[in-house]
Amino acid sequence: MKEKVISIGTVRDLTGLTERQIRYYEEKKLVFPTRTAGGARKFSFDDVELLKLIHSKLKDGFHTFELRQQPEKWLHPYEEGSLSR
Amino acid sequence: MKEKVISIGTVRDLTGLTERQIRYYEEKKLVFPTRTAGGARKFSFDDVELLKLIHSKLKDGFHTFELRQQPEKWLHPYEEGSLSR
DNA sequence: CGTGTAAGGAATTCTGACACG
DNA sequence: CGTGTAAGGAATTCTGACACG
Repeated sequence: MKEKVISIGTVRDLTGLTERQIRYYEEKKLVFPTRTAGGARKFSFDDVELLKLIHSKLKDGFHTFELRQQPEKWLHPYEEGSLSR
Repeated sequence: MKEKVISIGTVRDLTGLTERQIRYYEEKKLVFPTRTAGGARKFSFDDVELLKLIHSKLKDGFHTFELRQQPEKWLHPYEEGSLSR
């Protein structure tokens, strides 16, 4: 599920996050969408799951810089390998 | 892989087909993308594989109406169930 | 810090039509 | 029949900024 094919509007619908939040998490180096020739972001299904996880961690009180520094510490896939990179 | 999340431009890149061809195959009832609120088509990875198969069949001399009438006759997934509906 | 919003522009997609054959 | 193209419009996405706190 690593193919970057989903545009931000669909990611918004899939995650329930706002485009603002999605772009902010990218700005903070937490997700790495690719870009189309025109500059539009393309995310993978793994990115979608990761975005949900990021948001839940922020709700738990973590800060973006903490999540960026030690992804191994908090990135624990629901299913083994489902979010492997 | 049935989630309809890929826009036509990405499908074009993934299949090598033109948007014209993709829209035509939909018009002929060979693929069934969903639509966003704004009317934009959204395809699944299964649709992407199906579109490639449709195009190869057309290259083999088949016509769209033949493919539509008896999908069981020519729809033989590369891997069991990969294109099941 | 994380998120909302209004602003203006650029890229994307849509439909219906004319064309060829 | 299957596909190309130009046309005009509508929806989508982008960036940088101001705001709050």
